[in-house]
Amino acid sequence: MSDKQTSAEENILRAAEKIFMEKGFAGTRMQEVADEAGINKAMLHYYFRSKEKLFQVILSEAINEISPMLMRSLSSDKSVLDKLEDLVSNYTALLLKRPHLPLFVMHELSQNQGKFVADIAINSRTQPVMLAFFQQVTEECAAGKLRNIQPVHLLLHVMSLIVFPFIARPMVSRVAELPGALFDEVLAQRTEEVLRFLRAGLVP
Amino acid sequence: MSDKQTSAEENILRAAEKIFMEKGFAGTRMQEVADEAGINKAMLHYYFRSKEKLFQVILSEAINEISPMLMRSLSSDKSVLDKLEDLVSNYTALLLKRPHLPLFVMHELSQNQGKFVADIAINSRTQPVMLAFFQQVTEECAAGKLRNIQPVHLLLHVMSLIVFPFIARPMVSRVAELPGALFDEVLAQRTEEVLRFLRAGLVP
DNA sequence: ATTATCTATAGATCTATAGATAATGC
DNA sequence: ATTATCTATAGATCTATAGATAATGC
Repeated sequence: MSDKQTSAEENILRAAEKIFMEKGFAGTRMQEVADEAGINKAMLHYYFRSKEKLFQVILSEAINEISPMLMRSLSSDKSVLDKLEDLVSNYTALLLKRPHLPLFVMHELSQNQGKFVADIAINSRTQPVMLAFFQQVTEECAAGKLRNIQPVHLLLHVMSLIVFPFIARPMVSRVAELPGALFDEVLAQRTEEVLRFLRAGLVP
Repeated sequence: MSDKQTSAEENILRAAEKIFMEKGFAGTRMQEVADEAGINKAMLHYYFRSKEKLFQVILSEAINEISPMLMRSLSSDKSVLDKLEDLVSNYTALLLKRPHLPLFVMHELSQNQGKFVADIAINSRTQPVMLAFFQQVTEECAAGKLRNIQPVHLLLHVMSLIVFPFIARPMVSRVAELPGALFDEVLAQRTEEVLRFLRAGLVP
């Protein structure tokens, strides 16, 4: 039984993840999640009580796929450049596997300002890790190991270079009239290209 | 009469723009648009026939705020670096005024793959302008005026650096626990910071 | 005894339209 | 005569639950 149990619950979660990621909260129908999971619609409410509760689980999972890796990369004992290289290669690898992740999270965070997010555990270590990293950037700049740059903007630069192309995929296919498959090859080159560009811009 | 007429239609468009941008297509209720416009719900259908048709007008407007500026910047007769500087300062200025634009367009493009977009005029000049720009990048690299870089990735770099921070605003406020107003100051510095970083990475 | 599943439906929305009425232009 | 506006409601969804039934564990 416990096998079927977890399997049913897990089925629902994976189905919900797929549909919510494709259509967002408002665009998702419980019937569609049920169909995707191959179960009855009533079972969704049996296991997760409501659409909002089910969604919150999915959104939390998504955020937990993103946030810890950022913390891990920034809190190692490497140099700034090495930390950023970790960040770029880890994130790009993640996004190649889960391309819908960033657009989903950002859209839903922007829609439901704190509605669902209130209960999502914000890791309390976030802020100290960030501040320590900013401090390290300032120090390495002063020591002449990096070109002068404001720490916040450096982090924004790196995250932008990694994440944006995945968010922009549908728009690029449209504006540049580039077939999706061709753009996927470009995405696969991002790690290398971003790292090269970062080094060019940061190493004095 | 013609004054009231255009004013009613324009009222609806501005209301629809606001609500659609905040909530997306699926999250928008016609009642809410009507309330925002200060008119009767039935009037929406009188003027725009259906929710989908109204949405399509708004999405087209949004795309037309984005695409032409890209084309204009890239098809001037300046150097690559000067073109990119135009791009960065023009786009950042636009996004400071209209911060919801990119997330709205990208989310809806990704949701409704070609559903609404089919009829949106894709400027046929897009592809030649792009190709010409890519050509110019290759030439300037060969001439030693730019560090070696693949044209597609250069354009992705620049667009990423400009657009992403605006898309990420809600997430940054959350993850970094940074008040929105404080992040707006950071956004206002982007033009300058991005330009500096670009020059460092591109000028040999 | 408890947990899982299904059928049926309540109750709430939401888009869209029909049809009446008022305002405007010729 | 045409255009604009309002009231009322049809018809379609959608979330959620009540209540019956089957499966499982003790």
